[in-house]
Parts: sequence; C-alpha cells; structure tokens
Amino acid sequence: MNLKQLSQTLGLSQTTVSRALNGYPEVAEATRQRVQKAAAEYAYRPNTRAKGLATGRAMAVGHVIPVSSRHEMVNPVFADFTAGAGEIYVTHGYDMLISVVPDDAEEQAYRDLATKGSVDGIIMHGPRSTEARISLLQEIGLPFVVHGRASDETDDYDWVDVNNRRAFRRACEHLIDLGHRRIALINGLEVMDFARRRLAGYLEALQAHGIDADPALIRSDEMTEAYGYDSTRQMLARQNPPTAFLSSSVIPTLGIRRAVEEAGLRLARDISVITHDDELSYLRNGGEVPTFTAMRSSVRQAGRLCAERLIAMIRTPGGPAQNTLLEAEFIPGQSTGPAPGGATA
Amino acid sequence: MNLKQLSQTLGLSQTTVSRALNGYPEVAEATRQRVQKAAAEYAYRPNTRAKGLATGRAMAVGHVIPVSSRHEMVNPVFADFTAGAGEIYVTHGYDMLISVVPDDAEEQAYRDLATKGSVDGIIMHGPRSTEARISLLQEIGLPFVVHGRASDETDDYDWVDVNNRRAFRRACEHLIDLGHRRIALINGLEVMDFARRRLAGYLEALQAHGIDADPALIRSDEMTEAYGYDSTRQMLARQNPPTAFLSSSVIPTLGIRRAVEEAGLRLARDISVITHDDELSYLRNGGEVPTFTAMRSSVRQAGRLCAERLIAMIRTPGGPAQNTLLEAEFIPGQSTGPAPGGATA
DNA sequence: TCATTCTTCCAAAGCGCTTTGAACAGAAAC
DNA sequence: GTTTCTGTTCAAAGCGCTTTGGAAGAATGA
Repeated sequence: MNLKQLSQTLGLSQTTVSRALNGYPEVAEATRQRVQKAAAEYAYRPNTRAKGLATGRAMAVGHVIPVSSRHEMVNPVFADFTAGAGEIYVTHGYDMLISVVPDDAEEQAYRDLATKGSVDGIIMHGPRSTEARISLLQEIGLPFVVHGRASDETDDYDWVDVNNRRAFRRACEHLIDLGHRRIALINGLEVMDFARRRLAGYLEALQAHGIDADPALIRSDEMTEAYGYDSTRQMLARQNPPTAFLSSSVIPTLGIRRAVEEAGLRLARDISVITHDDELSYLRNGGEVPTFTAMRSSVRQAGRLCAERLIAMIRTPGGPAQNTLLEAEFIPGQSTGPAPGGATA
Repeated sequence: MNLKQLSQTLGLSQTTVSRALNGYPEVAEATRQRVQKAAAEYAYRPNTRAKGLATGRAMAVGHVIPVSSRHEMVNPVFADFTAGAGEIYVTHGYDMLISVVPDDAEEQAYRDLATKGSVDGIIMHGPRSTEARISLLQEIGLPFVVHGRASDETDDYDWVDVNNRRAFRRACEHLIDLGHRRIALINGLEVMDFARRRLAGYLEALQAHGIDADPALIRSDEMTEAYGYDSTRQMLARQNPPTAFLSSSVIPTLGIRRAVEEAGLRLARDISVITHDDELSYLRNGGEVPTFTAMRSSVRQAGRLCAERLIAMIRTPGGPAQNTLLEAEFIPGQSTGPAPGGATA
C-alpha cells in the first residue's frame, strides 16, 4: 500500500493524506482521524527512499567500524555501543547503517556515505590521538559525533568520552593508598587516544606520590585475553615484580587473573587488580561484591548519548560543539587489597 | 555533483551518462571512456535513494539484532559475524542496515524493514528451535538467510549453520576415548536451537558408549564468564564431580578454567575441557598449541557465507532453498588429557 | 538509388514521496 | 451584496535516478 493507493481509497489527495500523517495543521481534525485510521488499518508505511528523496534526509545514521587490517580485530566494545545507540535511533525513527571498513579505506567510506546521501550523520569510533578523520568529516560537512576524543585535534567537534585520565589516576592512587608501589599498566594500543589518556592518568598518580614509573611495567597492545596473560606472566617472572595491575579492559583482565592464579598467587592478597569496566553485556563484573575492583563506565550508555547528541545535531544544525565527559564510577571489588608486607618500596 | 550536472558538463543526456556508467552496451566506447573519466574526476556518486527509488532496489541488507529484554544482552558473536558479512557487502556495493530491537518487538521490525522498502534482504540471527519469525519472513516475501537453524521448522528456507550436533558428539567422544565418564555440558540458553543440537550430540555420544547422562552435569544459560565459573564451581563441589567439561563458547570456558584452577586443579591433568570456539577476534584461542582443545568454526566466515548467499538470492530470486552446513574443526589443545586414574566409571 | 538495419544518442515518463501555489468553500467584515 | 479572510483541500512540480520508446545518422544490402 503506497500513498497514492491510500489516498484513492480515502477519496482524498496525496497532499492531504501526507499532511494528515505528518502532523501538519492545515488538515481538518476529522479528516486526520479518518486518514490515521485507514493508515493503521492498511499498515501503511511510507517508502523510506521516496521520503528521503523528497525531503533530502536519509533518516539514517552511519557508523564506520574500522577493522584493523593487521589484527583482523573487531573492537569488542562495538556490539554494546551499537546496542545503546540503536535503542535511541529506533525511538526517533532513524535507521543505523554500518560500514565495516578495513582501516586503510576509511576515508573513502566516509566520503561515500556523504556523497551517496545514505546518512544524515555519522558516529566515529576509535579515535587515535592524531586523527585525520576529524578534519575529513568537518570538510564533508555531515554532522558527526566522536565516541572518544583525539587529543591532538585543535578544532572544536562533538564528542562523548569517559574521563580516562581521571579514572586511571584515581585507580592508581587507590592502589598507592593501599601501599602498592610497583604498579603495572596493561593498556590498549598505543595509538588510541584513550590509551594515551589512561597512561597520562597513571603517570600523574605515580608522580604525585613520588614513584618513578618503570617502563618494564607498562604495556600497550590490542586488548585480548592472551595479551593480559602473557604480559602478566612476564612481569611476574621479573626479579622485582609488580604487586598491582591496572587494566584497560575486562578482557585482558581475565588473562591477568589467569596468570596470577597460575603463579600460585591470590588476587587481593598477593596481587591487586583494578580494571576498567565497559560493562560489556557478556562479561559482567557484577554481583553483590563484584569480582574485580573497577572503574566502571557503561559503553552502552555512551552509545545512547552519542546517538542522542547526533540526532539533536541533525535536527538543529549549526550550534556550538558539545562535549560530554563521563566520569567512571569506582566500584570496590574483590581484587584489591593492601600491598603484601614485603613489597619493595 | 549529480547526474544532471555531470551530463550537462559533458554535453550529453542523462540517459547516456547513466548508461555509460552502468555498463550498458548501447554507448560508444569512446563516449563511455569520456564519461567515466569525468565521473572519476568530479567524484560523482549516484544518490542511493534516487537510484533505489528508480530501480526498486535498496542496495541494502538488514540485520535484526534481538536484544534480550530480560538479560540486556547482546550476542557476543554478533560483532564478528557482522564484520564478516560487512566485508562481502562492501565488495558488492550493498549497505548494511542494523535494527537493534528488543526481542518482543522483532516481528514489527521485520515487517517495517519490508514495507518501508529499506532493504532487499534480511539476515536472521539467533534462531530458536521453534521460530515464528521464519514463517513471518516467508510471508513478507523478502529474501532471507538464517544464521543457524530452527529444528522445528518444516518449511524449506535458506540457512548457514555449523554442524553442532556432530561437533559436540565428536568432542564428547574424544573425552570418552580419553577415559572420561562424568562429562559436564555447559550449554547456551535452552530455547536456542544451537543449544538443543549440541545437547543432542552430547547425549548421543554418551548413549553410544553406554553412559547414562546425569542431569546434574547439564547446564543451560546465557553464556557469560560468570555462568561458566558458577556452574563449574558447583559441579566440582559435588561428591561425584565431573572430570571433563564441554563448553558452548569460549566466554564461559574462561569461567570454567577459573573455577578449575581456583579449586587447585589443573587443566588437562585433573580436568579436561573442550570448548566450542567461534574464533571471536578478541578471544583468540590460538598459538602453536592452543590453550583449549576446541571445536572451531569461524563465525566471521559464517557471516561471509550468509552475506554471499543472500546477495545471490537477491540477484536471482526464486531458486530452491540452499543450506550450508559447516563442519567444526577439531583443534587439539592443552586443556585435555586422560581421565585421572581414580575417576569413577 | 532506396530500403533496411545498426549504432548511438536523447526526451520524457516514472519510482513514491513532500511541498508550493492555488482554488474553493463558508464565515466574517464592510 | 460585495469583499476579505480563514480553513480545508488539491493539482502539479520536483527530489535524482533508471528506463522506455523513439529518432537521427551511419552503414549495409539489393
């Protein structure tokens, strides 16, 4: 059933039916009722493409998911972020268009989304510290929101991010307060902006307490379970092993725990661990007292916020850039305790 | 730059330019060259919506991602599946439209995708054993491919699935061959078809070797790490604990390992574990000798196959249903060994 | 030479919707 | 009674593309 048929059925013009359904005032209330009733009855849904062509809006939002061509890796955070964003889109009648793109073809992907007119706005994922994509998107002219930030970018742009620096500073200080002095950082890929900020927070905390950072205790890589395990095992094998770990994601944290337990040590008692927790739905760190002490910040919620902001930008363009900085919540768990007595200072 | 402008620039009609770009024969080769060169130069990309409206094709594929409203859970497999499918779409010029839908609103989501004309085909995820969605999709009339199967469905339809029954039968037999008699099954949610088939394979193997299944050793739930941990801990605490575990996904398997090690037992020596491995990119069970003995089947590859099949169906509709049954590969790893001597038979 | 067939191009219609500009009542104002 | 609103409806144009049905010119065949 399309508009033409519906209007013929009703004995009205397409104009009137269209206006009645889209809430324009110049339609008699009685007519509107009649139209709406018929539309519901015949399950009329306007054709997206035709509507888009006529209005110039796509009623769709694009997400470009870079897939690391080196690591063949999909960001584990992506599914939950998407779920959050999707919730919002649905309520506003927007579709979500996903482009899975090898990270060396991203530029073209953004350009195409714009020139083909398939979306009204874009969410950008996984910003590096220096991001060519931001100026690219500005040049393209589509509204966009960045999930995360690019520290080296000087222009204004819209982003939603977690206060990574503060979260890691706070977590690190918590460990220091517990008496830990040798604290390892199991970070994400170095080029990623979030990793850089977490490193900064970690270093700040150490410095504030007069502790020299030990490069041997700092790792950066794709955040897999194996990475957490390997790093931890190697560090624990040193003559001067760390007594605590700070981890960038629950996934490597599982590897940390494994290495710790395999070494015959116990979490909290021998080795403390604080992890960043994105609240990934299948890796919940929940329960009465969560397994891991954590800096918690829901990536799903971040998805919702990005989506809401983007839709607002699409509806009323031209405003000033808005930035949302979420604070991670400190969640005490069962993986932290005072530094063991004999810890070298 | 749109078609009109491009054709004016070239001094040709829109018709000719359109045909030249779309590879129709009735265009002089010289003209075609000229048009293509200009198109490249001005970075002309036809407007998707206009093209779709004219051709009646959306050049997009829909994925409906049900989000369990009870568990607020996104299938962890989804990100990698999507990445695989996305690779294929890109090469064929298709967009990917994702609808994140609470699982009680799925029917409407499918209907809307069809009537709004936003997609040419649909990929269905996470089939239950009895699936109302399949007849719904058949009624709707859009081409669709199911990732997985619905055992109770009698009609023909296109699917791509792993041979879950055989994989779990084989894995279970492997454990039996190693001398294990008390083998636990950490399965997925009971309603899911894959879980039912895995259970069937497991039971077959037991029965074939005259072993009575013990209901206390069979669990079904959402596949989280905590679920694997809790189940294992409880089972190991029994007076007659299992000596081996069969797990439906790497995520609960991590929990199994944790519970095993926490109980002071060692994998392979005291407790054997075989896991199903979807090759999730951030939970690689790799290395020279993988950590876990596994039944491996890449979900990313499944995504590619589904996408390819769907595009074929869109291009030439009306053929007979095609079914692809993938065999999981048996991967010997470090988590299996002979049943401990004193194992009760 | 003229009729016929290709080859190459084009004008215009149409996809399903929104939106502009106008028309037509009936009511209100003069 | 005429004019001016006001409220309601409609015809038609337009969004950017594809595709149908010619048409004009070149090539072919008798």
